[in-house]
Amino acid sequence: MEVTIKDVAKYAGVGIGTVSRVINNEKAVGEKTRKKVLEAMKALNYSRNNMAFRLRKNETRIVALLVPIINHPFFAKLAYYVEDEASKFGYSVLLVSSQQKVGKETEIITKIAQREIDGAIFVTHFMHEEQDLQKCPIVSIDRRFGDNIPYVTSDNYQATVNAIEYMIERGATKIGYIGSKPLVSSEVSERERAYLDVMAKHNMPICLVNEVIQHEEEQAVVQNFMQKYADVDGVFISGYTMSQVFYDHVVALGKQIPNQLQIVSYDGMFKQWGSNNITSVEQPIEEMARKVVGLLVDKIHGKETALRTVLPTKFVPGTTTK
Amino acid sequence: MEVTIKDVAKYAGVGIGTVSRVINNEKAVGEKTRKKVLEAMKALNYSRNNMAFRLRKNETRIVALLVPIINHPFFAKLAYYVEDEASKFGYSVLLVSSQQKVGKETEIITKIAQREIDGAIFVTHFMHEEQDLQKCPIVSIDRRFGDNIPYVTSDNYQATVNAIEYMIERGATKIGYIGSKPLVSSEVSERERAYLDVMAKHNMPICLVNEVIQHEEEQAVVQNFMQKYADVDGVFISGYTMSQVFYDHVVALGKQIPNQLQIVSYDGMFKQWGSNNITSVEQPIEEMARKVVGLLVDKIHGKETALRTVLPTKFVPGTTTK
DNA sequence: CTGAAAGCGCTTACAG
DNA sequence: CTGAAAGCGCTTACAG
Repeated sequence: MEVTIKDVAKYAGVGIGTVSRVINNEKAVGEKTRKKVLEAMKALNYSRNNMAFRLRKNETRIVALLVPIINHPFFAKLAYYVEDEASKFGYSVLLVSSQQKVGKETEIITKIAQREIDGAIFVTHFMHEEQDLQKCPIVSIDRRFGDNIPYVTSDNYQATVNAIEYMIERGATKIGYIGSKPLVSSEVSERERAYLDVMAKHNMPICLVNEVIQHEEEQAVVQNFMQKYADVDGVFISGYTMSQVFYDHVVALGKQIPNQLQIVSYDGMFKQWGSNNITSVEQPIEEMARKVVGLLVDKIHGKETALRTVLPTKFVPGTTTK
Repeated sequence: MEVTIKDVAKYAGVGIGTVSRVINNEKAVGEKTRKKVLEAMKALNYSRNNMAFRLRKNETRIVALLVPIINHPFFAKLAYYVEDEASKFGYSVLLVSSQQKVGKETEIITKIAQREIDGAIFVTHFMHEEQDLQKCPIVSIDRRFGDNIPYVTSDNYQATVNAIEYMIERGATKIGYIGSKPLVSSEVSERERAYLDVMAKHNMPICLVNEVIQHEEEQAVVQNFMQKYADVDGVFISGYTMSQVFYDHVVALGKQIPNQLQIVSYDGMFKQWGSNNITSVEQPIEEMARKVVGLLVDKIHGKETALRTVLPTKFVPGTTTK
């Protein structure tokens, strides 16, 4: 039914190896022969069966991208750039939402073992130093899990220090921190460490929420925080969703932003329109995506890569700081 | 290097066909033999090479989902459910953002021809009745393109009629319509038709924007509209992003919602938190996703399917109507 | 420069 | 119930 290399060979009156050579653009083919084959291919409307090709080459040219949830500006943007970069290397990308279930991770490991994909990018994970994980071509963002999984991150610590100092310079005297504690070892924890260090340095009180926050619990967390620390005049928020929820909440509370209360968020700027642009530390999503794809491709091809790559953030003043 | 079916056969002391039979859980295998093979598989840590499997079966078990842009609540949700449903049928999904470029569509057609994927779901498209398109296992949402591409849609016409009548019942006398004209034949056009019909029936003036609106032009469109039709007391908006932009704009203008101005949006409810819940016509995204996957799987397997499937929307009153 | 053959790792009639 | 063999559609040494 489908036209194969054999049909083309017969039509062109040449051997099947020769057809393969012109398909793959090898030089060692006579000009006349090449022409004949090309014509045959066009006449028969041939296109290569990549299943066969890949079996021979033992590469699927597919990688998976595992994100916690796709309906989130950070991950959506990341997915876009990952796909764009991957396609430059000839890879397609399988997008998987983990929805915080560990099952998806093992699914991906299985897919690698079964040669359905060549490797994967884990933006989140529960698993740790499992044997089978460490051997797979896997790379990550922010998460450190084991010495064999290279990852890309942003300068969480310094950026947070700078952001908090920024509020202090503008008069903040009681600064809070709201963030979700990562379930696993993650560079995101550096943000909390930075907060604590700055508070210590300035002898300021600790007003901290840093529990494990599930999706859709944000509202309650924020409410709690503002009840407990009603008089904060500055808040650092780790994460986009939380910052949106927080902003809506304190506005509803009648707080004057930024005069009564300054806000800085890690990951804030995703709205193109609107007036409430939260001052934020912007991660270089595009660069992170491209870098992480590069790492993965290197790893798939057995090259050595750096374990940790740090990319610089950008501080973007908005309307929530003085 | 990798352990193959041959290694397992040798280890278990059986033929390779027998190993294949136990892998595929065929009954015609002796209990003892099965056990031996199972043990060998475990001992060698065997997993099947699906590239070979698929070449044999001539199916990739991969489908593509083409969306205009992934960073949008509607498409993100859709992607999630499509993936979920597809995995039930044993399919993985390749997510592709078209970013409004026709190139991505031809890329997908090529991938089908090259047997990289078995089929695709187009949520948008530019191409029309091209030969090669019509023959491929492709299904769609909202878009009609040709008699061989089944699609799923929601009851755009009736839902819009109901939504507008809803505002009229609540006192609206001058109602506007804002929507982006689809570039191709789409069920979305039914919304405009419904608007015009209702206006005609009630002898009300037409206040319409229905041009082709590019991404990030929303702000300008909204501004224009409100300048031209400053005194509307009701607006029907087609699309989530536009409704958000519109809402922010009229609030900034000082309009009292809903007393001075009522708003209903097609696709509105994606914010879990926050106070400005726009009254909206909610599409059954999950059902649409599952249905469209079902159609695709049927089409891949050569079954006949309905050309058009209409799923019911839900009207969700929010704070923007009386 | 070119063809015939082996082989990638599977499945599946075909015999027995 | 089970093994040996053919074949899925390619690529790639190996000869010539």
